Amino acid sequence: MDEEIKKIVKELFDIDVAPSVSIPEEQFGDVATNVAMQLAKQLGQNPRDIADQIATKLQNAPFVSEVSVAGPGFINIKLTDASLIEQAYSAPKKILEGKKVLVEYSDPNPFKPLHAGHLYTTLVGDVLARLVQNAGAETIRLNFGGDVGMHVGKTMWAVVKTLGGEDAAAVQALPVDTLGEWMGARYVEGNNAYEDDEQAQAEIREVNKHVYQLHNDNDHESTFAQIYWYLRDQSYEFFKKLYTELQVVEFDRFMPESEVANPGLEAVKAHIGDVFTESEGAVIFEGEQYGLHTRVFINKEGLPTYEAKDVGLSLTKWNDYHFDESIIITATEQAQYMEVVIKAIEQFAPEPAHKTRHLTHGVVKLSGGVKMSSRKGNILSAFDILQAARDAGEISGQATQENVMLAAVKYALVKNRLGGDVVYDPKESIATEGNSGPYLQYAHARARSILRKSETRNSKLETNQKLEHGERTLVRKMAEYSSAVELATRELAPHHICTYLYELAQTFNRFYENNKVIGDDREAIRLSLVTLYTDILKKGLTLLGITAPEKM
RNA sequence: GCCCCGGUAGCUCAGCGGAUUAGAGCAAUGGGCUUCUAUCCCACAGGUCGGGGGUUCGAUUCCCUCCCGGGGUACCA
Repeated sequence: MDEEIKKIVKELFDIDVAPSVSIPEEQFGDVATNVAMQLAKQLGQNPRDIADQIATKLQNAPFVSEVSVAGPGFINIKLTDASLIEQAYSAPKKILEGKKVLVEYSDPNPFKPLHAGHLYTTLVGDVLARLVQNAGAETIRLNFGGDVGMHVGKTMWAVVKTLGGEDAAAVQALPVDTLGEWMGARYVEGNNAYEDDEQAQAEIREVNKHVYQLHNDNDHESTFAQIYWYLRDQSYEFFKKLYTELQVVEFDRFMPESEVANPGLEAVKAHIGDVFTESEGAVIFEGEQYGLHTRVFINKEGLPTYEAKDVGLSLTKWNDYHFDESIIITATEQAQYMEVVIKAIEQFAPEPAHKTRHLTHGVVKLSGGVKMSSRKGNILSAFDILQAARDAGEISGQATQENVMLAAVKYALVKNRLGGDVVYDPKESIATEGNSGPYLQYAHARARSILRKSETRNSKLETNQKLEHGERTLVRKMAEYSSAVELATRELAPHHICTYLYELAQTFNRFYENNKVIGDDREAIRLSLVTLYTDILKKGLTLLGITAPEKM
């Protein structure tokens, strides 16, 4: 459509425009454009006159059935049924065909509790990766994680203290299914001690160094190393179990910090003087020159901070994949931090820096305002969210099926625009009424049951088929699928898919209410529409990582 | 202090340069099942789009400023 308008404007006025087109309310037409207003100033003409000229030309376009000019110069276009049908059957454009795209998300830290935020990035990241893959990109899913660093020092310090010494056998004897919580509790102890007790702080710093040393020496033998590797492996097992439970696509690669710490350290050291500077015994990047914060990349102990590790991560990604685009999604609290890191990298490796896109998401809160204290360690965990959804399902009736529970959680977390905080309401998320995952699942199951019951043979709709009003409304909505997916992909904004699918399901449910399928004169035609609808709904849900059940 | 993100109906959120009624859902009120799954649908109600300026033919949308909430601001991640 916009191509056609562009062509006409070029012919009429010899101007290149990117016309903004939108989908108006159905009563006005199928497509609307305000291109006449865009041009009015440039041409020094009345927008209404410009609109009339364009409208006249547009009238002759093959896919247009009616054109009208409204208000100050809006052009409302009604499309032919044939073009709507064709559009409804068309797949989204492969806008990333031939591109190699890295998507980094989830990023849980071994030795630390898995909080609700990890669940959020895991699910949103999974959808983002599905979107870029669906758009034709060679997609590589990466998972970064801190298996070295201060938090590990804190946990390991408390572990040794709790065990009353370096006792590998004692750690291995701990019950495996509660080991995650056990480590979480140790992290909290270590963290509190670090803040309150200078003696402990010094000890923790030593433990931290010890952990780095262990990696450099490739030490798997010492008792300390045995404890470390056991807990690290168990952490990763635990994460993998969660991913399986969540039914997210498998990661292509885990990139623990220990792997990228040294490359990062070396890169930073190699650029002391031209990019980084030494200050108070540390190595910093003076972000202030660029209106950003100044940050420490190597601390005075000579250890890489998270900054240097992120440098190492970026360079490793670049060297190993030579990507066209690298997407990273983390919490908003890292937004300005990441800007500094990328700016620093840009100074000596501009290409990967320019091709990196950092997305951020807000905090997940449980509605009802449960008080959380990170100090006590009663943070909202990933499992709390899942359990809250299950519990809410129990209340409203039969035991919640796992795939409905997942649909509820995934949809609730993805339906909001990225950036703001999410208030998770378990009851609302699991309800089959309202804008929820289960509503869409039910909408799918309901439509599928029509197809099961009909004995008429079902075929693709002919484009020359004349549509009745209710049918046309449904087709018109189905025709929007591709542009919704393209928009979500281009903007890396998965919530657009949710908004669209919900509108689609509502449109269908209205159609279902007013139009009989089985036994109607138009059964064959309507069956084709229902088939197309269930296909689109299922494809959309699949992009969200949500199952489309046959029955509910 | 400076910087980033947010503030749209009672609640949770879409919309982020356009008109004709600023849209949904939940909650509230009133309807619709002998009929393809009523886990659904319909109706009605609910808004100085945080305040104030500005740009524009036109601002919830762009710019400035202030207020409120969250986050960041050198050796945590």
